[in-house]
Amino acid sequence: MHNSEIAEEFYRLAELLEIEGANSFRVRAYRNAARTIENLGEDVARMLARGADLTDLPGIGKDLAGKISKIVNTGHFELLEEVEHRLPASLVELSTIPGLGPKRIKCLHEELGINSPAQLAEAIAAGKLEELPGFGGRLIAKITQTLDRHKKDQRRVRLAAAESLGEDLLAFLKHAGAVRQAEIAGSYRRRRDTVGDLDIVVASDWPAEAMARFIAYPKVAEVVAEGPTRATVLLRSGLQADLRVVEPASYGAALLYFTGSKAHNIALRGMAAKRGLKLNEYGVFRKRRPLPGAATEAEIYSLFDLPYIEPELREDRGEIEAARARRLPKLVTLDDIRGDLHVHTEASDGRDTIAEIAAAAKARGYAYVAITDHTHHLTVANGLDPARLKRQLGEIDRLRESVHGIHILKSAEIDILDDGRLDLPDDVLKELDFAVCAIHSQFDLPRDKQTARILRAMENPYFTILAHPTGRLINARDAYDVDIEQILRAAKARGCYLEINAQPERLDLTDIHARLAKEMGVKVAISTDAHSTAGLDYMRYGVGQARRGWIEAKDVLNCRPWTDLKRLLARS
DNA sequence: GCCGTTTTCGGCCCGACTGTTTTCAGTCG
Repeated sequence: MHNSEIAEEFYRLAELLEIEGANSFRVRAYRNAARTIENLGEDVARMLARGADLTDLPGIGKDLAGKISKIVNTGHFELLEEVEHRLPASLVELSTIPGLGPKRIKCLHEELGINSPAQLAEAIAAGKLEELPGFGGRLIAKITQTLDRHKKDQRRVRLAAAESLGEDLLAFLKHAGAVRQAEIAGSYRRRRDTVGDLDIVVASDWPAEAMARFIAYPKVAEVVAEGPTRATVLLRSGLQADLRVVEPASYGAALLYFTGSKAHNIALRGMAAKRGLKLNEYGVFRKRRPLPGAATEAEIYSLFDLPYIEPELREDRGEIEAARARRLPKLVTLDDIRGDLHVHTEASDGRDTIAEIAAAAKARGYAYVAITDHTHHLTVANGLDPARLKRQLGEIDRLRESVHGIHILKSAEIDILDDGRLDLPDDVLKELDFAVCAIHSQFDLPRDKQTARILRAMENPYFTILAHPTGRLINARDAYDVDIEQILRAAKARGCYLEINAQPERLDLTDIHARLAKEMGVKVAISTDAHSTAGLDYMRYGVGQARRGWIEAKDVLNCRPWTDLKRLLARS
């Protein structure tokens, strides 16, 4: 069983225990443990195998360590099974419906025997809910609406989609005279790969006007909640947007609060409490008196003797401890990027010519760009066979004569075949500056076979970078089952690298795997996989994901000048 | 159920909004 599955079971248990009315701190303890497990880079099973002590992990004590090792060893989670014996597991689905928390779910279950969204819909249709205490007409109407909409997708949206929706709304807000400062906080600001809703923080001396402006945004489909300082709307796209208006003096505290993550905030508030202080969205307080010098996020951190912590790090994954020890990473920025190592042209499935790509890369201030068209196994992408690739290499030679100020690198995105061989013979591979290698077929191999396939490919001395290492497409296709840790170990031993693919629907390596790569000393390439000149702009998403993985410029291949890079790409 | 420079017990983040209530519980972030 893998970390995400174990975490999932702990989350389910917490949910069910909460419905049963268990001690809320015990419930929280299970949730904290779930979060710790899903944030681990290394498989917990492997940690146990090498004799690691799980109680060293935050939020995991003797009891939970025992439970986890039993789950790993037996595949069974006894406590969860016991609870699911008492309560139907499907109750967990009800908790995803807004307005239904543990208390009301318990009431539905005990009074009406409702255990699932479908049963809930039936009971509403039969008019049974109105008899229950705490279920008024408006709540029932809201639930009905959600149940109707539930069939429609209300998943988290990809960061790029949230960006176009959010920046438009933000620009609209900033046009109002009453809005002094405004920013999109939340997971958007932390650059998570997906965003559940837009959390917007506004500083204003006239909150009512700022609020009115928000509600008046033309793309608002529905006002879900509205108070004097806080409102929630549903945009026509289906994405939810929350607005919070504060006085300018509270802007830093509000931004900190609404950027989260929740876990980061809780950790900060715990620190505040230990110093006899209180931190909330309005500022830092001793007793009821606001402390001066808490107007910005940086000032608030410094009140706790911490340096500024970048939003991408605020996940309570050790950043507070690192800040305290003055060991925060100096995160890579878009400005550090000196080139793009994965770009397609019209020769395979891209849109533009090599010359156009080179000019666009140069315009972005890059020192180099690699041409990486698909190879012939990927026929759907018009992949290049050795003869066509050789012609392309000749074209690059000619362009190198005429195009100055940027190095055009010879490469290809080479298919890793089903048996782990590469899709080009060695005598062609040796003509390339380096090789980007990737899986585009047989996604559903079992974990050991898929891993062995990639390891075999890496044995080829011309293999340089593993592109989109898990093959996931966010909201469309799951990652293939592969042991990234083992691949990283092999990459370290053989001098290979892994890619952080900047396409908004890919973004793999994920943040957690990127951090694991860094910890294991494997450098990464942040590459756009662009299929047009415009696609080069996806770099910012890749950089965001890298930053979430604690990656610094020194960890990134394409932050190096070409002479350095050349040395790193050469395998002995 | 976890945790500890207020340490082995007694804490555990905190405030806004809704709806149903008639002073507040439940939910949410």
